Amino acid sequence: MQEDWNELLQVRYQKMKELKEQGIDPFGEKYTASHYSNAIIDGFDHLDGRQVSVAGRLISKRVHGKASFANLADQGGQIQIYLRLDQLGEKDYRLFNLVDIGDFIGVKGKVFRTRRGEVTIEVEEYRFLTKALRPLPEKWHGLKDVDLRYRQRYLDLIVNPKSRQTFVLRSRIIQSMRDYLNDQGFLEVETPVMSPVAGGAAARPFITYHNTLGINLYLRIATELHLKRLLVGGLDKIYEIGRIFRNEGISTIHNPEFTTVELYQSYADYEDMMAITENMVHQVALQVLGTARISYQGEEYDLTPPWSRESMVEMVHKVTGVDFLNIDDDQSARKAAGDLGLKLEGNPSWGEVLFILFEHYCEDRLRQPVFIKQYPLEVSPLAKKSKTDPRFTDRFEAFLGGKEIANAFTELNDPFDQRDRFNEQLARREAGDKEAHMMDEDFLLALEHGMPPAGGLGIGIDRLVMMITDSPSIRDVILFPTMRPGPEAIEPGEAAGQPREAEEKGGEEG
RNA sequence: GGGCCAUUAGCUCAAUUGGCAGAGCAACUGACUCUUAAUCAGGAGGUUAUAGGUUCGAUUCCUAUAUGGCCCA
Repeated sequence: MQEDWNELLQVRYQKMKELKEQGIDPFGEKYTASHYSNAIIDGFDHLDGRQVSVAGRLISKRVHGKASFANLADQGGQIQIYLRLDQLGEKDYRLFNLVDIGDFIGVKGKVFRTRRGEVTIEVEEYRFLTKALRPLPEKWHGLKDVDLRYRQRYLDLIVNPKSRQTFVLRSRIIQSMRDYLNDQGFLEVETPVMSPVAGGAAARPFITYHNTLGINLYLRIATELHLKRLLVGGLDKIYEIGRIFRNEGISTIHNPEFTTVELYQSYADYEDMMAITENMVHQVALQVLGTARISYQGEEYDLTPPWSRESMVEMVHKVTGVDFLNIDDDQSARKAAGDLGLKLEGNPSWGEVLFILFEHYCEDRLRQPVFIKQYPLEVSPLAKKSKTDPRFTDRFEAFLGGKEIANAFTELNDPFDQRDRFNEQLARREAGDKEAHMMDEDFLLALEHGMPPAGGLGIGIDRLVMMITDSPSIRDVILFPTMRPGPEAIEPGEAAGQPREAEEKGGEEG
């Protein structure tokens, strides 16, 4: 292995051995720091001349013979340190030659300000903490290779401050949502990731295999159906923030695993969900950005409630000139789409054609936050029919910057209607639609015990984080996005070479 | 799944019409006790993603593969 190492690694390896020879553990131990770097800089006025200690990674080094400057990075940011031969003594000062950029050290010393005004620690003693055998990417240009940024995110986080900031914001956004929902009296719950039936969304699932049960299980494609069972169980206001998995393509707005928040409120309806959506997103923006006006890829959006509301039929009418309220049957609907020059696959129904036209002609235009409501029945198998027009459901999706960020409806709690909807989905499934719902008898059993009228809402957290952090790709807001294994991952004895039982036993899906 | 583009030193990038593969940073040697993209001097570092092909000669042209990016379905 070591023969393959290039000169840069060999040099660091030699320094590691030298440290060992001097009795220093190159992969050392606990170090108790008194401050984070930013606390020292912010609190300089009362820390001036006082002794502090900091632990972190060396990210730059400027050696001037018998004195040296360097920068140490920790979670709070970074701070300059100053080492002098006459302060440290010959032995410890020379030892600093063995400390490379990338190594971790802990330093203790007095805080002062340099002539140029930078808050600095004059090191009185330091302890070696960890050797980095490989060099860091260049500090000035950072790490630009997107492949490396995703595969070796730790490097991206070390050298690209913007990336680091994005993930700090992501964490705060989720925290802020949790705070909002907890304040509103919602209870956070956890439901299964693995389940014998995958439902709650139109998507193909991943399959895995349980050895002792001897059965295939699906990774969840939504949290919906389990959360609604909890409404049956009398938990009236609940939410789950969790990872879901959909076995579909990868794009700038799709990752096979992503995070949603779904919440359900008994005795409420989709109008209440609209209020929660706009108020929660607004509050999150205020808390993490300090403003409701966000800038995304050069466009400005105002998240201040109330967001505008429009029905899908109105929107399609306005954009395409086709008024679906004046179209009565499937064939006329398909003809209207054909007249617009749209090629349809299969024989979509009236509601499906409406939905296709909406997606094709309207979605992209929805820049400012907006609720599009009254979704066609056929594409909404879990939503309650509209009282005014049973061709529609009381469902909405929220759009921002032309992208869907939320989906909500008045929940269907009629077990007869729900069974009919499942049966219709099953027919589609048998006709080859791999994204159609599976029958879920266990869920129907729950509905038959009585589910209170309720509103439910799901928000795609990744997309919301994209908007708030001005990130062009979903991969910029997911720490480790799904990637093909690189060549370095395929080593003898690694997972890539081992048999996968799920693959052997599975395969009945579809 | 289809189209287009990219892959050159550890990192960021050059390389004319097919004619000796280069720079900055990092690393190495030396000088330097307030620098901060430290500076100065010197030397080193390459299977040009991989495998083929065309050619006297390929980073450059062709084919396939791998990985990634963008667009489309």
